[in-house]
Amino acid sequence: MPERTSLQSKQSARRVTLRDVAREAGVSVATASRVLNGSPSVSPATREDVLRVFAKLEFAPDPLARALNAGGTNTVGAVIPTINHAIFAAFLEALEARLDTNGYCLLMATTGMDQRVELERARSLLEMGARALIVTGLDHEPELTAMAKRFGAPVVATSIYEASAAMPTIGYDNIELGRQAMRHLIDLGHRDVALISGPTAKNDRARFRIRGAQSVGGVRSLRTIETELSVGGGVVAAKQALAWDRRPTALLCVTDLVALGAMFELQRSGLRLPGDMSVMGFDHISWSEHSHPRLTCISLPVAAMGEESAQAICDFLTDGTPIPSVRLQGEIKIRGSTCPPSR
Amino acid sequence: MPERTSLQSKQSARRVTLRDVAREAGVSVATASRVLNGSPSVSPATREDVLRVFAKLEFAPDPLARALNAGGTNTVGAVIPTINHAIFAAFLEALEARLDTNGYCLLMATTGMDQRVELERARSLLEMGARALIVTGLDHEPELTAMAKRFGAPVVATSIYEASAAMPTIGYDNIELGRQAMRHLIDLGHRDVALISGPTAKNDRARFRIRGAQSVGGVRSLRTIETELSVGGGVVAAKQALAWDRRPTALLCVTDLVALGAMFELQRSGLRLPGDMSVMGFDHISWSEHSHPRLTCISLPVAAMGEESAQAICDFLTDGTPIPSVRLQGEIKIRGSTCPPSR
DNA sequence: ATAGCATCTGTAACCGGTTACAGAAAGGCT
DNA sequence: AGCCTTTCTGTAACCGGTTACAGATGCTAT
Repeated sequence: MPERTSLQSKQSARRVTLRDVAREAGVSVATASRVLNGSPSVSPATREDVLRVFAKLEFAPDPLARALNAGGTNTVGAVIPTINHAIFAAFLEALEARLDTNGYCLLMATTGMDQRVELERARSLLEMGARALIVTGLDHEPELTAMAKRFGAPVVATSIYEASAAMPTIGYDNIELGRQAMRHLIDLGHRDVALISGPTAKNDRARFRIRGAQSVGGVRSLRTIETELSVGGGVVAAKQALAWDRRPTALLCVTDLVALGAMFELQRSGLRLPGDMSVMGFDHISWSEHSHPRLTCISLPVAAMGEESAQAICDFLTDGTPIPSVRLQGEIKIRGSTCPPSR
Repeated sequence: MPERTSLQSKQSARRVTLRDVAREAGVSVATASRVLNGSPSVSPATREDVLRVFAKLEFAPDPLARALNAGGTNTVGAVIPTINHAIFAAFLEALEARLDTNGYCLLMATTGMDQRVELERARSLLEMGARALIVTGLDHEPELTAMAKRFGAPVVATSIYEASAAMPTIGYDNIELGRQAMRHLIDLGHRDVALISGPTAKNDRARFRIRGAQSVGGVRSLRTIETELSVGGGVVAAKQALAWDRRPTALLCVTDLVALGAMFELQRSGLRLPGDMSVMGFDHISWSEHSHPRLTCISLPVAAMGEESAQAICDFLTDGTPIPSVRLQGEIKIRGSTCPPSR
């Protein structure tokens, strides 16, 4: 139980306004405003005076008033399932960085994978002044787009690419990547594979990856396990797969986190990797190239996705440049966690 | 290289304002505003009319104008080193969730561990209207607090507890926790320990943990390695430690991520864990209880930290309740990655 | 009928800046 | 000296809402 120590703070007396500064400096608010904005049509002398008063009064302009005039804030909202997952974190990090270089700030909210929640959080962000919305995937409450439109905010779907979607999508082709992953395992000679994914009900990306994997021929058995989207989920799934009668020779995990958990559990069960079991991941999060064995996975260009999304939105917001759908290329990273099945 | 498909969107015609609604409904803006805010002093009939027009015109009130009147936004800013690290992500997730239940939104920015950047990002957030600022640790550019004060925003330091600090701190006692970790290793019989941390120059938390560890007696050799704050950093550090002449029998990693990398590398080198080398972490991120072996670590209450911070700030913002410093308790989780050193 | 009161609605000021426009002051020209 | 520029500054409207206050209306009480 927390110990507490009270300290500091008193309600700030009313803030210093531009009027105060103007009065003190003996000029009009207009002039003060001009100095504030570095307008050239102010004589050096008065500028000096006003600047002095700015400093003296510790004037800080009200962002809201400025934004009201400017006709909008410089914030962009992102509503993502969870930040507590390396892949979203990496995406957000890149997104935020690029927004910043364009002078925008990131407002973020998490949904915990619940679409009702997503809608509410999106509303909050819009009401807070977000000028654009970034969401994940294309599965959303139908009202979402209408609501955003009312606020005049474009919506961009990420982690997915679908040219025919109603909104711009910036992401990758999950079906194709799922197929590519599966093909790698088949090519190695695996015939019995377990496909492990997080919850698919509200997650079109996962479904697409699974569909892609299922579309590959040459398999004897391909069973799917749905588990929690976490390392712990991987542990559970691996246990499950090991208990099956016809034990698979490879685990295709639709998320690296899950793959990590699976590898841990397999090793704990005494299996040697990849000899006794191949494991494959999806995402390429930071540790997957360092794991033991190093994880073979489909690498998703999440940083690029963050940058592209941010840039497209900023361009739209400044120029009106239409937001394009962008298809980013994933890439298979073949490393040490997959090998041909042992006889 | 990305393929592009243009699509959708045109600059939204000027937004519908309350004046438009009022005109259309044949009432004054005041009345329209009253309806918007559910004021009781509007006759049911007119309310009906106005609501109808709201719907018809798809009116969405301008958040800025409302906030301007209200005298502030409902956003809180967090400036953190990186989101791309499970521990900060977990913190932010809890923070954001609690802010939301209080009706606030989270504005976030990352600093990449650079204090100049931190200052700039903090400024952006304040200029964007953040009503409070959350930072990590107590190492900051000196101007930071003055700047926040000008904007009338309180600053809270997290991940650290120091009752005597100039600003409220909500976190844990890193020195004590460092000591506790080291003591565990000493108690097990380790005498030669490598202390692995991320960059310490701008990171008081890391320095405190190290200082705490160093304060424990009974060691023969305790050398420190400074590496990158990532799984890869752990890999590098482990290699380094293995190459030392008097090889340590335990690795005390000041971050779980680094511990994970170290474990991977040790296993890759053929060591058996924990028999050949004990590894200890710090943070307790999601996989550490599932790793193989399960990681012994100091568990930091980051979710609680996020909640406490959010709540304290919201209370301050609504009531003026002073923000207290809160000391949260860490906890040692003894698991399978540590054992007595082999003879 | 009329004062008195409750109920509803409109006018206008206000939040804290920005900016079009007009006016004042100073300098250059014939 | 008189007129035109140029340079600087102030007035006031405006962004899009909120709200104090006053006015209008209708009803009750006398």
